[in-house]
Amino acid sequence: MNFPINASNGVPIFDQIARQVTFAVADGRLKPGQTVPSIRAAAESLAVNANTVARAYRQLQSDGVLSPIRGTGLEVAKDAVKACRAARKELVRDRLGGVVAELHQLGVEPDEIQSIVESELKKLARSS
Amino acid sequence: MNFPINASNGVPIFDQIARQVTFAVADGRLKPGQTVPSIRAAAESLAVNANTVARAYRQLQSDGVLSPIRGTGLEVAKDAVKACRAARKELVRDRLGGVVAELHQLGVEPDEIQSIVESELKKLARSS
Amino acid sequence: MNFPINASNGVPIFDQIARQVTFAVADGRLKPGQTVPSIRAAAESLAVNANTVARAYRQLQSDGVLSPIRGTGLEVAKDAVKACRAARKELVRDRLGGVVAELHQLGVEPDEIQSIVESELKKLARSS
Amino acid sequence: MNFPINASNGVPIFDQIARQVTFAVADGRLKPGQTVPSIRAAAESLAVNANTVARAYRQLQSDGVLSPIRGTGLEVAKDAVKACRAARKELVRDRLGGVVAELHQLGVEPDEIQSIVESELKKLARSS
DNA sequence: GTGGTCTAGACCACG
DNA sequence: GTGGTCTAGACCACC
Repeated sequence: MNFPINASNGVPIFDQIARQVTFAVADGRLKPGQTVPSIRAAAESLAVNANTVARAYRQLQSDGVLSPIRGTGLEVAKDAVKACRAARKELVRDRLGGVVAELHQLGVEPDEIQSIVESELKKLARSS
Repeated sequence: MNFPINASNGVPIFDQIARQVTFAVADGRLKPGQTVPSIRAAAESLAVNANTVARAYRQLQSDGVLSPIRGTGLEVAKDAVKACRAARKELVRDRLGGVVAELHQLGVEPDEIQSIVESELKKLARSS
Repeated sequence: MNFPINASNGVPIFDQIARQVTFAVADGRLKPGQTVPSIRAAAESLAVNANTVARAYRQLQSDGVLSPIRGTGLEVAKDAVKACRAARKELVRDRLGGVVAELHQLGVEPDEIQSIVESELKKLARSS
Repeated sequence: MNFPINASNGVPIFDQIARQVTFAVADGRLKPGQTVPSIRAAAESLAVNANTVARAYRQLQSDGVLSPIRGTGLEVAKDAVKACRAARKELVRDRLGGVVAELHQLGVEPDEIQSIVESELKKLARSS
């Protein structure tokens, strides 16, 4: 549970947290039955307000990713992996599809889009 | 000035309008000296609040894309083309770069990103 | 949108609000396309914090009961009625079923349960 | 002292335990002077935290249902039966009355409530 | 004006 | 210790 929070991203913080958990479950970094850090602990380690983490966890509960253990904390639900993989896939498609459609509608050519994606990926590869 | 407005896009409506104008200038569909539709006319044809069009035009003025002609309306500024081409380029890079970076941070592999972009582009090509 | 809030009910306030809206839609007191009171207005009229109303409305959005109109407010979704009727039915069954099962498990006889329900209903009928 | 604990019931576990004891005394399944299982034994047989059992027993003591015997444990108090019968009655009325009032306030008709109670009771009768 | 997010801090019940 | 709810108030973007 250590990942960067980008506060000026447009993406709400609680959503970033929820996504990280979802993707971690999808990737097997978090396994069913494992407990996630407590709200307060996560809030401290992410330097974020506890309510923000609580909201992320609440959303994950309503998504069926986390389930509460009374008085103990929250654990990854047994059948969360499949849902997380689907959610991951859907998120990736939605984000990319949305931008691609937006640019397409603006008249940007497919070739241009692909070449820029490629160059952005290379840029990231270099910096990491 | 006929293009679809997507109200549930996340992208602000005024931004969609401003972009369409900017891209039209960059592509030569709108030429310097040409006048854009009046705020009211545009609002009606786009089925949008007039204030929203006004805000888009205001932003385009501050970007140097449009300039006012007293008592007549707004025309495309004479030196707007270069700025619009740059803006177009920057916008495309920003939008794609942002999403790519976001997904990369979530652990999505470059290959997956590129293949999905490709499939989304094909999907658009089919539907148009 | 005038209904009593029972703060010491065990039922969270935001849930009471969400239920009232859901039931109003199910009953036809709120119709699709109609806008609900603004968060701030509802908060004032219910003597409740605005965040609490916001949470109720947020939940209703994720349930598909409300949909946002940018800069204007929230309206009852077009296809909300069916979902609200189903939700109403499910809620009633859940609440009654839960208590009945709980009492049954504790050894209370069906006859006793029914007769008490009847007497409670009569009590309510008299007081209203 | 063998009954199921429902951890995802909304009803606190310690309350479930206390109720079971109270109802057993009211029904004569537990008689005054009889000792209840030790906290540890009960905790093990119910698969529950010992603190939880302790809390239930503590509440039962303050209700006058259990009384301590030095060095031995807890026994059912001699005059507990009457109190337990009253508590049983009150609990049943409270639980049913609360739900009925809640649904009534939401606009559910008495007939609907009664018919659903009936169907839920039948469902339970079939499954037992 | 509208909703949305975030922060801060208090209070409660449960284990 | 855990999560849950509620309040209060600030800031933002959009229409």
